[in-house]
Amino acid sequence: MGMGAECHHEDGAHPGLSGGDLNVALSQAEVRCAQTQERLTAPRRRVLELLLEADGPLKAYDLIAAFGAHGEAAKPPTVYRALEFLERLGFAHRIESLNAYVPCRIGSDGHRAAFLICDCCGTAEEFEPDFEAQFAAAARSGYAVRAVTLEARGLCPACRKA
Amino acid sequence: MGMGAECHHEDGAHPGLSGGDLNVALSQAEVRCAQTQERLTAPRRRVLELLLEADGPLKAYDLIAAFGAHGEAAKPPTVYRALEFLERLGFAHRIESLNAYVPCRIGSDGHRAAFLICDCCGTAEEFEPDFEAQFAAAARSGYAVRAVTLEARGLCPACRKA
DNA sequence: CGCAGGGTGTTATGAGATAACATAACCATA
DNA sequence: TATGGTTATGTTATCTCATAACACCCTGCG
Repeated sequence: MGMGAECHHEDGAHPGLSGGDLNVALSQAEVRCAQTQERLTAPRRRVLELLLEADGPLKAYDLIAAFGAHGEAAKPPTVYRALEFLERLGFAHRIESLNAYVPCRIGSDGHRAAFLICDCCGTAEEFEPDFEAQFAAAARSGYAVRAVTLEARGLCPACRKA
Repeated sequence: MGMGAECHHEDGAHPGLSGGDLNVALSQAEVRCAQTQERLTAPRRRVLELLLEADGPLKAYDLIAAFGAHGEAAKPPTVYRALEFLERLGFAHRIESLNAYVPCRIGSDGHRAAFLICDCCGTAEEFEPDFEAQFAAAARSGYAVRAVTLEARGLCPACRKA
């Protein structure tokens, strides 16, 4: 399950949460939902939990397969709807070039996400890009930018050395 | 066929080539292939032609449907292979957030492509981004960036006004 | 010639995502 | 607490996007 595993390296960057860390993260999500009158319902919470537990980006059908507590799969719309919600609230991001999803690793709200993706071990490191300069020209010529996807593919430090 | 048409505006930015302009563009592609020992075979040339003729990004299955001269469709692998070739040589780009393809509008070779995509009229304006600052930090920490996807979604000047 | 490599044709299937409709939970307010 | 609007879920079916696998062909070259 999950991505990566194309090389012998550990999925170093984000080992996936468990136990207390996981509960803390889920509770924080509950709080943020409560603040905005949104509901972290069971399927939404379950999908977020799966994303947080994972070591790297997960495909939608990984989530569908892992959804049930005892090995039963979910129906696709269940998971896609939950992902839509999680993306809308900034709890998760879709990585276009992988057709995969990650939990948001950046605390700040309403940020713009960008990723450094390792083609060897499959990890996706989130960072907060600075687009001011990039789109200043576009804005001047009348473009209204609403959302930006920035994904860099390459090798992470660990895989590069090997 | 094609994308866009979600609003009443013209697909202003790139009206699609025809006649002499189209032939010139195809000939230039021939030349660049010859220089690198690559072959612009019939299906490859045909897919490039369809991309150049279009007013905006085309889906793979748009290309498949339009491939035959008399309305017959191509088989999917025919078009996907041609697209793979055209991308490899920089004659075309895939737009991840649309699952669609455009001909390269920038002359320079080996450039990095980025797009301003209008969610209203569907046009995709290509530009050459400057990532130096963006990935300087990544490079310093040992990341080796090989390819970058940058796609901005929003409204083009024309659609914004309406 | 003969064969190696790259390209194409074809069938089939895998992977990713959504439409449409019925049912149920939430919650404001009369 | 009934009523009705809104939001979310369950379920079936289907749609879109993309590739595996294998046979055949063409082209260049020893």
